[in-house]
Amino acid sequence: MVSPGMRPRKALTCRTGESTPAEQEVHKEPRYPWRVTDAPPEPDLPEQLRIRRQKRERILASGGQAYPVSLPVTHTIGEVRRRWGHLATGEETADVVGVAGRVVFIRNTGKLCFVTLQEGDGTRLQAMISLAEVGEESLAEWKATVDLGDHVFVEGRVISSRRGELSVMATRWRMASKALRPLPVLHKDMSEESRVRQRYADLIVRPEARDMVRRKAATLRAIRRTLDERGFVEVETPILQLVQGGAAARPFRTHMNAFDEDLILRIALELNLKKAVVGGVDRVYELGRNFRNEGVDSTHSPEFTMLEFYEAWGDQRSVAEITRQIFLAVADVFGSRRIETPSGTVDLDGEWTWLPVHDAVAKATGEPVTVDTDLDTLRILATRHDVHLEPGWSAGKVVIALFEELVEKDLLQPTFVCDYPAEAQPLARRRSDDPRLIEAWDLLIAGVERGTGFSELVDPVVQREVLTEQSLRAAAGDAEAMSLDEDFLRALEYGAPPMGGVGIGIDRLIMLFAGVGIRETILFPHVKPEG
RNA sequence: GCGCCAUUAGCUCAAUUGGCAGAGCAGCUGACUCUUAAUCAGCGGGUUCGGGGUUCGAGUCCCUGAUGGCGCACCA
Repeated sequence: MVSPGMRPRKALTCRTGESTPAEQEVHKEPRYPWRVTDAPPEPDLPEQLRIRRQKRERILASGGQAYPVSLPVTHTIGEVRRRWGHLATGEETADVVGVAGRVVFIRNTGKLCFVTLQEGDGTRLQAMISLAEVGEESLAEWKATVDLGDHVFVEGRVISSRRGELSVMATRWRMASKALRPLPVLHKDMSEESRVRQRYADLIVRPEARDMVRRKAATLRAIRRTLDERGFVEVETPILQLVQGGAAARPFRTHMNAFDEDLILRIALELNLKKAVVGGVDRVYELGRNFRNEGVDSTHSPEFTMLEFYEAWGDQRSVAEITRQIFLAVADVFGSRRIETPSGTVDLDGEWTWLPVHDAVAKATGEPVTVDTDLDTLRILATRHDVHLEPGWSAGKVVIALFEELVEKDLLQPTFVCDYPAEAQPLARRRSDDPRLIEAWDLLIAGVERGTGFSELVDPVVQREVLTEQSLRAAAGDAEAMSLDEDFLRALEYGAPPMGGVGIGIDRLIMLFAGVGIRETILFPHVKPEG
């Protein structure tokens, strides 16, 4: 948490109607003559916005400040709660504090006003403005100018009210920042759309929104700690790239004036990280933004955070274990290694099983399915289980279709699905003992893919063949349109050590633990402009 | 891309069969020195998402556009 007093400790006058000598000097000569303090408020503004603007002007016109540079804050609200939270009902102290926060509740009686101040993480503290302590003028000023949503500074003694509420009994108060727009109601959630479009307001009124920001930060810390402790080095690689690579997705396009080159925003981290491994950054990771110019729904965002890490001298098995450690570290951030999901309880402390795709399909169909099973037999199986196939699919593709339809949704507990047919991942390394299968896994938890890991392909000749073929297919056979990352292939030709690699979508990771849609995990998700 | 539903006060939502556009919170005025979403009395606040049409009359019906949600399709 942030330390108490924002900065200055010099005493300032609290009543907005008064000024310190320094302030008076400022107001002798209007320092900002262009400041329009007495222009009529826009006439078509809603009533409540108009009134708050008038209040702001009144503060300025009387020589006060609606937005002072600094205030003599001595403690955060959280610090006051921690240090004086033990006070018995009605107990008073002589300890004087200066606190500030946003007004979230206000209860004004004739000569005694109560206000609830909230600081950023949602911690609240009551302040009391009493006629006996602040005087008639300051009390009247309070009632006339302070609204819900304003930031207010209060200085006074820490006491417990007669009803046992920890409070600051003000000896003076000051406007810290006048809000011109009323707060959304605190007792009802904002509509889903408003929450996303005005996250700043959502954060003020909804605890879950505040928690999400901090939990995401804690999640990123936990991931970094897990990797750092194992000797991984965090790097940052270019987001703007000349050639897309590392995944199959439609990119965003832009242009670089200095080179007069068209660039794309990266769709994956992979290629640059592997180049780093070639250069000797043996354990490397990047945690950063990828961009994919595709559909947007409750599980897809055009801009999302991805973790990729690569371990030289590792393989799909070793990186699977690191992946498990990462998930456990994140679970601890959320406070439990058991996750309640719509389809059941996931126990991360249980065994993380390995499941070859063909075994899974054999079990689901009750038929002996292996990599040797021929296409006709598989097609019959598919028909029997109402699995839709496209003409021209190979045996491997049919097996994957059967797996996705019959098995995937039911894999509740963490499962590394492995031994995929080679058609599934043309870029992956093939198993040396059976080239029809690849050295890769998908991690499934609660029926959804959560990450994917590989024993990486490092043979530069095979890599070139595979990339060329894929690129040609992407360019629909047009060799001119083919884009190959020659720099990546050159790097591999210098020799890459054997390595394992993993990719994990961080927003989806948080969706799993928090049980929310992707737009709730992203602070400011992209939305279409308002009409 | 297709279909269904929604859009009303600052916020969250009502409004019967096409018949004076409402509530809670918030706001304004007043009362109240221990309140807890304070309470009490009174008062304001609307381009009913935009545009067009039907009708004596449209928040409501029709056409069209925008934004959002859900489902399907597509992509991975």
